[in-house]
Amino acid sequence: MPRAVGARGKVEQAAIELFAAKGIDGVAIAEIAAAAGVSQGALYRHYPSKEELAWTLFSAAYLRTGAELDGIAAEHVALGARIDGMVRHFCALYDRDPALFRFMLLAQHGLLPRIAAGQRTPVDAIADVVAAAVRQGEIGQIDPFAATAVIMGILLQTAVFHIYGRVTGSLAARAPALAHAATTAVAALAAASA
Amino acid sequence: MPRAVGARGKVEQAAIELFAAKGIDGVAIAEIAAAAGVSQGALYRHYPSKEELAWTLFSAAYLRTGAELDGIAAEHVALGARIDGMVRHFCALYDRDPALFRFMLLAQHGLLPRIAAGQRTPVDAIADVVAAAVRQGEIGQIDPFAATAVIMGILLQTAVFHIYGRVTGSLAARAPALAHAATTAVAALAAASA
Amino acid sequence: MPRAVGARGKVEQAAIELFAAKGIDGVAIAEIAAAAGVSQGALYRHYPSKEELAWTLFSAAYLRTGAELDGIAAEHVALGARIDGMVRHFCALYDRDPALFRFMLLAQHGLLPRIAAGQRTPVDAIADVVAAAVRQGEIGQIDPFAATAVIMGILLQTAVFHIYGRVTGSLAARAPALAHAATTAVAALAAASA
Amino acid sequence: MPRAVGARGKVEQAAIELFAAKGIDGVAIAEIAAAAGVSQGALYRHYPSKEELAWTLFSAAYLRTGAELDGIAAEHVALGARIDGMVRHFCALYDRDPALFRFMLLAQHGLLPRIAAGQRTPVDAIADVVAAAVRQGEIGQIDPFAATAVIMGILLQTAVFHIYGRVTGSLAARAPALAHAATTAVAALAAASA
DNA sequence: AATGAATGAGTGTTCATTCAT
DNA sequence: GATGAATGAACACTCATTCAT
Repeated sequence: MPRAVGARGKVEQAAIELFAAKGIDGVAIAEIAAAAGVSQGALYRHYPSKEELAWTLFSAAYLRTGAELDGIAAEHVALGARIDGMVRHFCALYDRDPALFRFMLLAQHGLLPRIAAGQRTPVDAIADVVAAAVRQGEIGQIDPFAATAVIMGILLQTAVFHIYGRVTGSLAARAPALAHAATTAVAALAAASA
Repeated sequence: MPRAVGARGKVEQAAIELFAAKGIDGVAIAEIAAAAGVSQGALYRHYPSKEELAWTLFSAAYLRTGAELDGIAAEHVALGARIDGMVRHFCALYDRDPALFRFMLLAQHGLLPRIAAGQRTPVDAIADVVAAAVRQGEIGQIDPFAATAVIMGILLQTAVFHIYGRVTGSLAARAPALAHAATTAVAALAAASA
Repeated sequence: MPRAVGARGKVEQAAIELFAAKGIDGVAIAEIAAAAGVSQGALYRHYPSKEELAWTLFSAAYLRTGAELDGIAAEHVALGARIDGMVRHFCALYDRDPALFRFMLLAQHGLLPRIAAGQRTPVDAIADVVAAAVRQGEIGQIDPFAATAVIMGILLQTAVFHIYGRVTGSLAARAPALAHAATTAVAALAAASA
Repeated sequence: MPRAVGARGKVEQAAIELFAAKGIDGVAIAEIAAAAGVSQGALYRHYPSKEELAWTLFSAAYLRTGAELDGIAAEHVALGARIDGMVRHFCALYDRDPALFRFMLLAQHGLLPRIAAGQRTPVDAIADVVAAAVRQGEIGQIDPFAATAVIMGILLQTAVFHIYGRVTGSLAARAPALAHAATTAVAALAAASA
């Protein structure tokens, strides 16, 4: 058998796709190694365990997304523009790599608790945007996390429906409408919560 | 309906709680049997396999919820009232049995594909309510599933945030505001999608 | 394959013989299971791990031997008689079950540190006999453990030589001479240590 | 990467210490390489396998000890003097390098059978001294190996007790008493075996 | 000649499922 | 019928050894 080289990169893509398709527990290390074209042993040079492999992939993607959302928020001032930018980013992320997106959706249930307090997550990025809008008087008093749940829920559930074929086509095409719906919903939530 | 009496009931409750806490793959049959106070062998008298146990619990809860939402829709006429009723029902469901709710959230990723086409799911109940509203001219033309994603996303992500402690208190208290946000968001989505 | 019954007993003898022949690390669980005629899985119903299996077997044999030596010491009064009884017991033990003896010799290096302080080991039984003799004035002042090393060394090394074929025949036949040598050596050590 | 120099010596010391602490099977080649500051690959330039490394270290130390004991025996004539010299040598060896001593104690169980017949081992050196004494009429007729077991047992078990902390201080300080005990024990064994 | 990534056979362990009692 | 011991096919992981660089 020819000797494989550069296991690390090949493993990541294979692992994310398999995890997304079958869940972390549903994928055997042997499958990942086979899909990546490396030996099982080689995998362990780069990741100390399957659990750690999943965690590394999840936290990297999750925190990177958080940082990207922070960057997008910094480019705009108004709440509507900020939400619009973030929604577009999410949709583009989904369109570009649906497997990664699905992996994050699946993996969060087991791995979110391992995210250390103080890390910049997507939730924090969105919540901070809402909090800023409240401070600026753009919307009424509201718990930023309650509003974040609304924004993320609209986005994530649309992505879930796309995965199951309930909605089709690129999410990017839906981004403007989703952003508008999210912004409106947050304002409505703030009004109704008062 | 939930007859929490006898071996079968004890197994169901134990299984749902363990599945919700650790995922289906993360729970051993031995654990369920021990938690339910029955032998492993006895478990197989009622369910032919672990997969089938999980499937039975999931589909029963999922389809029952669909039927309940259908019933709520039938009690109201206006879109706003129907959404309000359904949101209240969801919130009450979560407050009453968070483990069951979390189990459904977790299990859907693996089990939703097994739901036969034509079954009345929560998704269908909500989508039909939206479709009726479109037919009645209450809101503009819109893909009912896209709207359903918005409604369910707002609800489910709020529940997820409650699970992780990002929002606290009973969801029932938040139901009116969530219903208002969902109704508004659907209208906004319809307007923006036109 | 016919279903095996009563794994526990069959496993013990097989494990001790294999451990004695190849060392604990040198024996695979599969070998033990095969030699015992049970499945690998059955083994784990009785012992939580290979390490624990070895430990259970070792500590049981080691502590039982300690108790037996205590019993023998109680049957005699004079140091010579006590040493004679204990040496005979050791030799009979070796003759009856050389594999168990060899297992104890091998396993002590890794497992002795796990013996909790305060347990009655063979070392303690012998050391107490020496200490009593010192108190009675039968021999001169001496560190009981230093004397115990002499007694045990004479015995154990003879057993080792028997294992390697350097000495042959039953050890029981050598017991009186070994006991005499041990008693004399202890007295000499006490005299020389003064 | 810094290129390792004098690899061989560093590997030997590291290997002996690790083997002594954890047993041959309990030490990974990677550990030895790391402790010695060389690469795993470099290790295989000097030793064809881990087994061979352990064997080389054991046989070298074991046969060297045999030769040293032969030399000591040649310096003396009387049995007592010879035993005294050999015991002192053993004790000094232990005091100087307890890890090497412990390694030999551990490794003998697996490696002694590989020592070719006719090699001069410590056992042979001592047995020859006893045989000469018998020939000279210094002690009664006795199997030289039985006597060697007594001498070595007294020594080795004392060393084992030192390893486990049952006896403390330098063994050299105990050498005269141990030599006296060993000489006396051999004479007693010869008398009792007659 | 030295490095360390890659290999792959083997290990201990788990667990859904079966079945004798 | 109920029990829980037994099964056996995975599985995650280790590690002595090889070899491209």
